[in-house]
Amino acid sequence: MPIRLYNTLTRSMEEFAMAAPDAPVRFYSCGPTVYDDAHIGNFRSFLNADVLRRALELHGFRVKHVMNITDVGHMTEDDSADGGGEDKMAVAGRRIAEAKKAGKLPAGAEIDPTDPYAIAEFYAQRFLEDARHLGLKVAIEERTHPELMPRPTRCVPQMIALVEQLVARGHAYIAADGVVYFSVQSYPAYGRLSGNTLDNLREGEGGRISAAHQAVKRHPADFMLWKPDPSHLMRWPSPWGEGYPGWHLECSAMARMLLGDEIDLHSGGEDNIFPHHECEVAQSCCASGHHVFSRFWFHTRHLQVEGEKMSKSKGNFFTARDLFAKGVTPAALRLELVRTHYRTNSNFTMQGLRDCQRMIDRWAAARAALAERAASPSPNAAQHGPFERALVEFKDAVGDDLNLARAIAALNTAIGEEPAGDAKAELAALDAMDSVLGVFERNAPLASDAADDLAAKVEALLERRRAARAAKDWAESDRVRDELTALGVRIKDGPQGTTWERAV
RNA sequence: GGUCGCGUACCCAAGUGGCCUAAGGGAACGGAUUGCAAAUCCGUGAUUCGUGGGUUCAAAUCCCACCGCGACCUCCA
Repeated sequence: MPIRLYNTLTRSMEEFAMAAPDAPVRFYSCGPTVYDDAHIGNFRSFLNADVLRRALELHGFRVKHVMNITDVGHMTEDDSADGGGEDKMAVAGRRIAEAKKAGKLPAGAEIDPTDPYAIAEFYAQRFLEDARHLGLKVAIEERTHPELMPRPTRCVPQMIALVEQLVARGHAYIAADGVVYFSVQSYPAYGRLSGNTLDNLREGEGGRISAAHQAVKRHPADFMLWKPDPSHLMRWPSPWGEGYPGWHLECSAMARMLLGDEIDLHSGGEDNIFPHHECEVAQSCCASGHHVFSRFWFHTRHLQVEGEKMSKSKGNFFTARDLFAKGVTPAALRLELVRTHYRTNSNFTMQGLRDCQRMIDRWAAARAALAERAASPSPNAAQHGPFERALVEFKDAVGDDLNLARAIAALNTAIGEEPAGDAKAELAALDAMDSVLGVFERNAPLASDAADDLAAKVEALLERRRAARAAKDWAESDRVRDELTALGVRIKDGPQGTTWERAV
């Protein structure tokens, strides 16, 4: 069964295939920067890359997935990509110092706000925690294969080598200000990925580019590869003086180091298309002499929240951890972030999160029923059951440029049908679908002190209610239930007693 | 200003020329169940696809215009 993907590079749908069928797919994803906690918009992009990887695996490919964790302090305002403004790691350090003073630093965090490496490591670990909760496979693999999530600060020699090669091949030059720039005019294919050809770029120049920086460059679109700056927070020795790398460089260098000069797939958010990925292509192709850097480019569109652009000032800005703390299960957040097609703007809503949770709970109930049926020897059914049939449609939908909405519909349809077929095979089919959705393993709220406190309170109230119900004191029973509702708890009376969950 | 994408029921969302008098989920409503709820199960739900034109035997699907939203061009997933 073929898998078709939209390729940003060709702006068309293409069948994804490998030259050698048993070779692993070389897949590079632009990962997070670690100046702060990743927000749900970041995670939509990372999780879509994860779904793509899982979809490829469902279709029989082996995938070597690499995702970088950017720990170099890039600049807050990158005037014409020359490095201006303030180091973001320094900004993060100041924020941490303030939080420390206010006593608002997260429990157990001992961190020196003046040490950029410590700041980066602090947020990198928090990212990995969030990512593993959400089932990002590459973050789970990182535990045993840390090289799959490389840090640019540990790959500076590879970046320097790349720049040297670009200079030697005449694709880069050292300007009067000592900065090493990539010469976009030396690469005729510049603009192929984004559509921002040099001609088009000239149109949009108007007034935004500072004359001082432009003066030393051969072309306004030339971008920085290495900037000598002995006062920079994070700096390394180089043939061009102590300084720091340009912000496109790390991905080219690390993709090459871990996957080779030519890769099969590269992903990122839509905003990465230009300039970041355009510049990566230019650097990588010019350094390697190959015509192709990545065969396929996969870009996820941005996320909105409750119909609006997510922003801190609107109060609709969420990190994954914010939501986990409210009792949102990682499974529900994962599904809400990936169920909308990756090439359309998705609208994240609290209601959507609830919808997802209900769907997942129904799937989990179906799985439990199947597991029970599979445990006892059942008459072997010759016919395929609903889940085995759904898997065929599911796989086809997933292979259709990751049409998860259609795939999920196939699963839901199976849920509504009469159980039939061999229970073991049915269970295997359901689990195969979950190998892409990735929800069964993480369908529980995260443990926390606050959650424990709530649980204790709820148990006490439930005990009171049990006593009232035993005495048929319905008024008291309902009063207690109202109290529970006020705590954000929903209860369920069943034959096995009363269960409860946090209403999200 | 330039380039590109999108607009389907109360909400999320599939469908991109005839199988569409439009999947799937949620909400709502009616019923079963329950001390009452919740959960569960059964049922109801767009003659219509942003608006106005056009092409076609046939359009949600193609073309044009307008309106609305978004992205990129500039740090951003």
